[in-house]
Amino acid sequence: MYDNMKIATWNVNSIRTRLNRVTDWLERVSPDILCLQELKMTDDKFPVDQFTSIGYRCAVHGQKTYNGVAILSKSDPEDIKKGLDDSELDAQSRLISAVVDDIHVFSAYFPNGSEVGSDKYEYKLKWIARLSEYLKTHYSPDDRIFVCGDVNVARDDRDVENPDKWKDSVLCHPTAREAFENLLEWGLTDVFRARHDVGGMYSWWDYRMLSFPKNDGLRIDYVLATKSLAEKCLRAQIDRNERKGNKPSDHAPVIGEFDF
DNA sequence: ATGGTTGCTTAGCAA
Repeated sequence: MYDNMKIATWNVNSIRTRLNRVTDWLERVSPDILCLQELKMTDDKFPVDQFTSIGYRCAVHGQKTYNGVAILSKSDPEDIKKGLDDSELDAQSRLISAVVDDIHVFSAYFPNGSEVGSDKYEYKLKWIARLSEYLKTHYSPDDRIFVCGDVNVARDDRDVENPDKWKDSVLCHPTAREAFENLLEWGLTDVFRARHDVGGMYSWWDYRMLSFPKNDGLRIDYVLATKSLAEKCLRAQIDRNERKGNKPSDHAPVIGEFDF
């Protein structure tokens, strides 16, 4: 189906504000699939036409003001599923999946968790466990699966410029890291880390306190893949340049390239 | 320790 396949993930922090930046990036980088998070927009307002006009189909699970995820793809997205489909009441649009060229693709926006010890943090830990359970129930690690998105967890200190400053935060706390590692242990590979041993490469910098100029960043956005896909990864990168310039998102896109 | 910035929505929350 592909000679060379490129999949990316990007928390855009409002697709309304970032639309031109995203379409410019799509035309320049030309990924086969782009997973988006934090649309902050309902489905009916999503700019489908602007993406179809440059060759991308859209699967959208939006929400007003908060959250919202989408999958853009050159091929038709089939069997679109939204949410975690468990018994939990869930008004938050944080997960969408589609089958694209016979590969299961997920765009996920993990809860941030606000502060350790808060209700939001408990929701975060529970949400990660629910996603693990969802995958176990409906899929096998032998399936061809990509889980892409803003995980809101930095796996280890290589993923944090200032570990001491962040060690007790919701992005680095041991309980959040443990929940994420449990998810990975089911059978997902962090393809960026599989290609880069050293730290110092980040996907998010706070808007505040000159974090980007000081490179006070964290790697919290991931392309995850089951083994059959991960072993075909040619390269993985973070497009740090997209954090620069006029009105950037606070996140940079993460890209994986695969030889199928 | 607090405040710093952005986006959505319209003063305050979430990140």
